[in-house]
Amino acid sequence: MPELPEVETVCRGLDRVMTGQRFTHVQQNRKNLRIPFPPRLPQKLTGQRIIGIHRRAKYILIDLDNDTTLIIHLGMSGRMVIDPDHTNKHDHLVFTLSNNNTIVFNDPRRFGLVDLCATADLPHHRLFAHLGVEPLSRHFSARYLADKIHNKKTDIKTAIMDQRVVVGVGNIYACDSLYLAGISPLRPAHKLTMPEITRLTRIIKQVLRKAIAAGGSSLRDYVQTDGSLGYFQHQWAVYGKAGQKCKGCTCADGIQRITQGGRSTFYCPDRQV
DNA sequence: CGGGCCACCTGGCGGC
DNA sequence: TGCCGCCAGGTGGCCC
Repeated sequence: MPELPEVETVCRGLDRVMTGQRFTHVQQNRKNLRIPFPPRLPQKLTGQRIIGIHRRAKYILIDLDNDTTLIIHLGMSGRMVIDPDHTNKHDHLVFTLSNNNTIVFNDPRRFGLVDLCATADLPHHRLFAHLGVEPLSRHFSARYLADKIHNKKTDIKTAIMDQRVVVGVGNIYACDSLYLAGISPLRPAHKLTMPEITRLTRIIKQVLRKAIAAGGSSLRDYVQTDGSLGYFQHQWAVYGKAGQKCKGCTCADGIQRITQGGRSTFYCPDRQV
């Protein structure tokens, strides 16, 4: 479920409850998610103080005061929930903190993952070494994107979802960004003009920033009433709207749903050329 | 190495 | 009510 804005909002919620606290108890309910849990994870975490929470791509990074970082990826269905009961079927990891909060990592599909890494070694971790630039950083510029895609034969939608190019842009924000930029998702990446690349770069940043702002403003302290951190209602421009007219559209058949690289793409053939 | 495709899982939904 | 097929927002790995 989560793309960059959701993960960013989850991080801000976690920061509120976790930073400065110690793990007083850690309960692990199975041996693996997408990859095995690190050996003796509960023992390694218990007693450690959390000194900060960050995000890189769609990874949550929890820095501990022994120069270790706890890495959490939410996959498709992962959630972090403040839940003293932690009796849900897919509560895989239960953290008890020194402020008596109970934080649960719940993930029905188990596409998420958890790992531990020396903080200084994070850039070389196998999950991070190949990652492209952060879309909200100044490194993600039109010139950078042009350089990355000028010889790419794949379609532009697949290209902007490629985490080696730019991180954090998932299926929903790829669809919406291309719609707002007026660029067809089917266009070969290397055929985009420089003005189009400039427009797309700017719109990706804008779309992600707006979504993060929406998360911040729609949640009190980033917590839902059910205790889940960071998720919020959002309006998409085209995502999931097959058959509906996009805003002010003149086309006959409305928003189309097609498949690209095995994923659903939603777009308006009239507005996106 | 680039690109295409698959696998990893469970749950929710619509249709019959 | 129940069963079935289809769909889901991510990503690493494999094969050509």
